[in-house]
Amino acid sequence: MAAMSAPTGHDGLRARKKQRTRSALVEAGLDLFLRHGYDATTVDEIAAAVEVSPRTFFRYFAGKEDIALAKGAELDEQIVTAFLDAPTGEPPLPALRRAVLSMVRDSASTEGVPNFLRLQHLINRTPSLLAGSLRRSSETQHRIAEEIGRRHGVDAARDLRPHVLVGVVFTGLHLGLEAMCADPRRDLDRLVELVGRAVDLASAGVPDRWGDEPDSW
Amino acid sequence: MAAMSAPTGHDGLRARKKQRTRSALVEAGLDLFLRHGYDATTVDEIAAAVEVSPRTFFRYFAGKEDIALAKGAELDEQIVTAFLDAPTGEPPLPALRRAVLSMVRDSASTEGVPNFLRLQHLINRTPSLLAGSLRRSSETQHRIAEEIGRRHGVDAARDLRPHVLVGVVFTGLHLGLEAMCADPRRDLDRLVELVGRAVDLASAGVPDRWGDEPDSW
DNA sequence: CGACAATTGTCACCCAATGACAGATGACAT
DNA sequence: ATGTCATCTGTCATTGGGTGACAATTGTCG
Repeated sequence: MAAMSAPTGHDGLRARKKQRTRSALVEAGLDLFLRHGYDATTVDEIAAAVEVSPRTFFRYFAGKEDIALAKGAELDEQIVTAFLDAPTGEPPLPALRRAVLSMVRDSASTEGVPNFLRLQHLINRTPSLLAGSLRRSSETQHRIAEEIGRRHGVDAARDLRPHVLVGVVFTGLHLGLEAMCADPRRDLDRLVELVGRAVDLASAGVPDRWGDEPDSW
Repeated sequence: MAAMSAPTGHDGLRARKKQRTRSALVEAGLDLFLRHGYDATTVDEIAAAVEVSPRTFFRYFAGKEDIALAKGAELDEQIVTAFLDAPTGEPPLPALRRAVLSMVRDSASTEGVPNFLRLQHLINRTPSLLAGSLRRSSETQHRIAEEIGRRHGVDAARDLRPHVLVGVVFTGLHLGLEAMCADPRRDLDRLVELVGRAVDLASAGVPDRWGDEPDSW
């Protein structure tokens, strides 16, 4: 049943339309969330704003939450790919640190620092969104920890150290972003400085290299 | 209309009945969750198992989630109170470390290590529960960080260090519990050892004492 | 007992989410 | 261009979580 792969060349009007609808839903959703609050916004309203049936909304997103967390999911992907791009020989802490900071720099500058922080703040002050965001982050942390284990010859299923490394770095990331939401300055330099400092504080105990002995348990 | 405060002496049949219903709901709920899964269990089923109307369920708990997270909330309270009991002069890291480990020891021994881990595992493998659990934990972390700031003369609203300290310790706690869920041994010593080691790894970079200069930002 | 407050059940309702089915629409070969 | 086919979309019905309102019960206390 050879699927629909390899279209003749043009991506097709269909695919473009889908993309437009998808981003229109995100745009409309975030706008409503930011103006009226997450809980006060219904799926019907979002769908209506894009002139689409509510049922269609759920064909694009698994739930209302996904609208608010879509950007965050992209950010996590950026961290992962940036980390994967690092030379395999580089020690994990500096590699992950760079990946995190380059993600912050990138997305905050393309999107605009104020918008970046507005969304961040919406998530932090909305319990259900904060919950979802933390859970997604924990998944990303797992993926990265496993990759670190793979690269440095430790079994992430049996050794805590990769998980600890990733955990403390992300703790720094979260705290840095949270702090930035309360900071008077809203420029990129400040953002990077704050997140960088938080990451450094949190990861100060991570050794440059792990000994050859697994932290057996 | 002076409220219902100060009953004549006996706690009243009413209060006892409420407590019984409350714990019956938790018991029945957890039992169903563990046997059929969280999502597969409906509020109606839990209510029916206790012979109570579904509406009444929501008078005891804000949502289905609260049943699964009720124990976790108690554990967080235990950590907080244990930390508050520590001498105010003690440096924050060892104090928090002791508080965390004593909570783990206490509740796992009164409840039984297997039960303790079963619930832990249910939460970790159920996305919505993991999300809620992480969020609740983040609130607890905030509270403790503020208390640390209060005790050691740093403004937790302006200084990252108390938050970092609490964050890395809780990262260790979470990772230790997660690791324990996968460990073949199910005894208390192993549990304490694992969590203790994870906390130590994660908090290795926290200094014994903070300098007098605030980590100004 | 009698009055009062707290607890409970019933009912009606909103919203998020999902399955089923029919109609619209872009894709592609001829 | 046209008809076929896959995909996308809207409508409808339904389930489950969660809430407000009101009346009926039931513990509490004088």
